[in-house]
Amino acid sequence: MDLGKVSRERPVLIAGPTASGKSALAAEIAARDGRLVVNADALQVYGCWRVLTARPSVAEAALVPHALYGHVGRDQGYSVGHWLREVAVLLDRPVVIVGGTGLYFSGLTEGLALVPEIPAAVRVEADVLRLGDLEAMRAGLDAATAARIDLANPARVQRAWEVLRATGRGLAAWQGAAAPPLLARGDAEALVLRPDVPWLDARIARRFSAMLEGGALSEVAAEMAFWDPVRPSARAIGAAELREHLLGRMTLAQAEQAAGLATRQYAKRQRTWFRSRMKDWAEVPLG
RNA sequence: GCCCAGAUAGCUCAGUCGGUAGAGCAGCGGAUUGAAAAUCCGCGUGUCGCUGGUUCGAUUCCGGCUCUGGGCA
Repeated sequence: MDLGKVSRERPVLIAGPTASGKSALAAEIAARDGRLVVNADALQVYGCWRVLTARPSVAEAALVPHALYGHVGRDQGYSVGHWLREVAVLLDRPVVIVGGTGLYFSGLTEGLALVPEIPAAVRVEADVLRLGDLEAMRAGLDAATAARIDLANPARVQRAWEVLRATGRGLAAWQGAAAPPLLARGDAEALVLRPDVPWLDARIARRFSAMLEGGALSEVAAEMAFWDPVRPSARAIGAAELREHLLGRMTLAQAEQAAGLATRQYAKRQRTWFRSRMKDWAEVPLG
């Protein structure tokens, strides 16, 4: 794309699907303007995955400064809230924020309700209840929240339940109190990468092969001793699949196929988000 | 060569006691306010292998053929 049109002053936001080449684009803009590259990807924050999440390499990170990559432990939780708090202190310098997590971008430019962090004990209690009696969990919600969330979605129901349980106030009430965005959409140069689907699918396949050549298997092997499927860090696409292979339950070809499928499905969800939630972002067609 | 079992949606299969058919997966569309690379919702016409016969009517019953498994020689 033509970088000449991209602002040299305003913060730059680059949202793009997985494997679209957005990191390289961000690094290029950062190098041009002396910006800091800030990660907006939910999985690239985890230290245990570099190859598997296609995090910028050590060499790439040496060329331009990068922030919020690989700084979170495998056993730690992380979420939009953590991310926004970390981004907030970086906005006093020139940045290019790049990633594929739509929720993080909308939290940044549209604001997020200031709900206090949920205590670990409440999360544990909620996990048990969700698996045991989701109906009771639904019934326990306040009316305003029940009317607002997707009651068929266990993840949403649990979140709403946790908020009410931990704060005594319904999620809808929290969300009703508007929190100002950290960075208003109008104050940033916002770009969405919109690659041609077959082009992206081919890149996804190629990239997974490259990951294998780049040591993805040993990265997963090194995590086997710490593996816990319920942790957010365990959701990196390819981790569970390669683990199955290392355990002898899948051939490498099957694991590769499964990971490729999961990645394509993920890219599709990103497309839907970008299409519907980033209508006022500048589209950058690729492929 | 003979015998048996299959042949139905992109894939794996179910089903129709004869009235032209439906699940899972894939795919497509959508949602998305702290686990989001997550989670959830919606969308199913396809020469029912080909060809004769019986029948008002065949994907379904009968015959032949083709292909694929398995068995016997």
